[in-house]
Amino acid sequence: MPKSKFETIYKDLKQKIESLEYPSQELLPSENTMVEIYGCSRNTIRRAVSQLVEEGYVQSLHGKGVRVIYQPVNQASFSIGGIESFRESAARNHRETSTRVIQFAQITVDGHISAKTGFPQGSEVYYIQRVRYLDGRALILDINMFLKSQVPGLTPEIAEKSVYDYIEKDLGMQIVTSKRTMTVERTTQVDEAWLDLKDYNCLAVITNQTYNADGIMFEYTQSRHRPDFFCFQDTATRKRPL
Amino acid sequence: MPKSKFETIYKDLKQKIESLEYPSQELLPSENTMVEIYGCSRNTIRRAVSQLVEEGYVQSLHGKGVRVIYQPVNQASFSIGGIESFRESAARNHRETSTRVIQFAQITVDGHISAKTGFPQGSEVYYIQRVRYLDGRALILDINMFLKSQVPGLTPEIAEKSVYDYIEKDLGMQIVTSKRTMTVERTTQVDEAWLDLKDYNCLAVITNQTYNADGIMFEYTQSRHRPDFFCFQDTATRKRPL
DNA sequence: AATGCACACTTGTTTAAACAAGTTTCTGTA
DNA sequence: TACAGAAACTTGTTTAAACAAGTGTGCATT
Repeated sequence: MPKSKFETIYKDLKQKIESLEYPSQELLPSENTMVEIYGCSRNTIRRAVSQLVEEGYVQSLHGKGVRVIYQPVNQASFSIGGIESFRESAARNHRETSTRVIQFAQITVDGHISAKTGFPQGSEVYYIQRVRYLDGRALILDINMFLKSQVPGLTPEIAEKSVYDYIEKDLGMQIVTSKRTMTVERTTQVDEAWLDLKDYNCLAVITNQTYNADGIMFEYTQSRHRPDFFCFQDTATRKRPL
Repeated sequence: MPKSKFETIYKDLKQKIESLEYPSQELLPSENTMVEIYGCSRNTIRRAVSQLVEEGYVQSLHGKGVRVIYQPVNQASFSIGGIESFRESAARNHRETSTRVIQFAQITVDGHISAKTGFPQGSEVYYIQRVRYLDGRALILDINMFLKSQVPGLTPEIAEKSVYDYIEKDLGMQIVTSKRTMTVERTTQVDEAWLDLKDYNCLAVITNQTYNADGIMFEYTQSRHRPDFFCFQDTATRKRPL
């Protein structure tokens, strides 16, 4: 349940847009109208709407109104958005999944790893490699590093299920911000050993740095996806140059 | 020049963070302190800061303060962020560029193209294929479609220089929102014919749908990048599941 | 009929204030 | 000294109000 008013309104509007109650190319009710509808102040409405603008659901036109530009996406492949765990993504895409832990170790961050991951030199981390199966096919290779001081007590058994569940439910830690980088890289021997690659010689690679509510980067992850089951979506807004 | 107060403050803070005047892991001055510094209301400060939160520059910690989590990126490759033209990206990455138009046509959108691009069936569009050279190497193949009614008078000469300059400066149209999809696709015969592919058999593909200030989608673009010169960056925030 | 202008809309920016809730610090009591 | 609690911070949410600026309508004058 959303605790704040603006979030309730945001979700209501989002649902109405997705269900085409507010169809594409139409204008939303004006801010003052929505103030009447939801019984709140104009600022609260504006906050809800601005979130929809950020997500590319609507576009506000000065003096005219707020136009819906949402279009349902054709989810042919495994799509990614926001911060979510493998299991959450899979559920959203209605797919059967399983996970196999192929390496579980504890290492100390040296200079080389520190430069690559951003973990402070000398920190203790869990190093995990996992193969992700969708509908029986090995499609994703995950390489995780979790800061031991922030995620204590990690075991291969937890890694087999869901590390995020453990972090959020058992440890009660809040995940907040994630910085991502998307690249395309050559397949490695490890990729070839564990993944169903067909004849692809490249993989889509997403690198994650995840921060908790204390502002500490506790996770570094590299997810290596087979190209035909990978899709990444995003919305951007134009800033005037200079 | 930024016209609004919050934008001025946002840029000032951003600059101070990038120049490490506000170093990583430190807290920003408190909201009330910044109210004193900038001589404005707390709301205006909060709006500036919230933009930095969205961009992953800072993270706000309830009851504690706002922590800087900015880290300068190592720009080894051609990185992409926000909505910007090829020329703008290239300039930001300090690279020499040129463009070659290999196809320029006017077509009518049929059912198949409509489903793929989102243009209404029957609309007239310019269809352009361009090869982008960085430091003399053919690295990117751009396939553009521009709605003729919104971008009239397009010529191969303009396509050779900068379509965005033409749209913004000559036509005076404002570019606002862009929806992007990132995938990895097999190379095609066209790719092989025009790009320096080495032995890659995949390309990083960014698909764009761009909207103007009237809320009309006027551009559909597919940019096909050679993997080793491609990098896409992003920041996400976690929403509580459900 | 055509032009121009006022008016009624729309969203955009900024301020001020009050209260809620989380974290830190200090202080007084046991 | 140790602990509890109050006080003084921090950010988070919401309201109300005023004004700016862009868009469209309609009326009145020419």
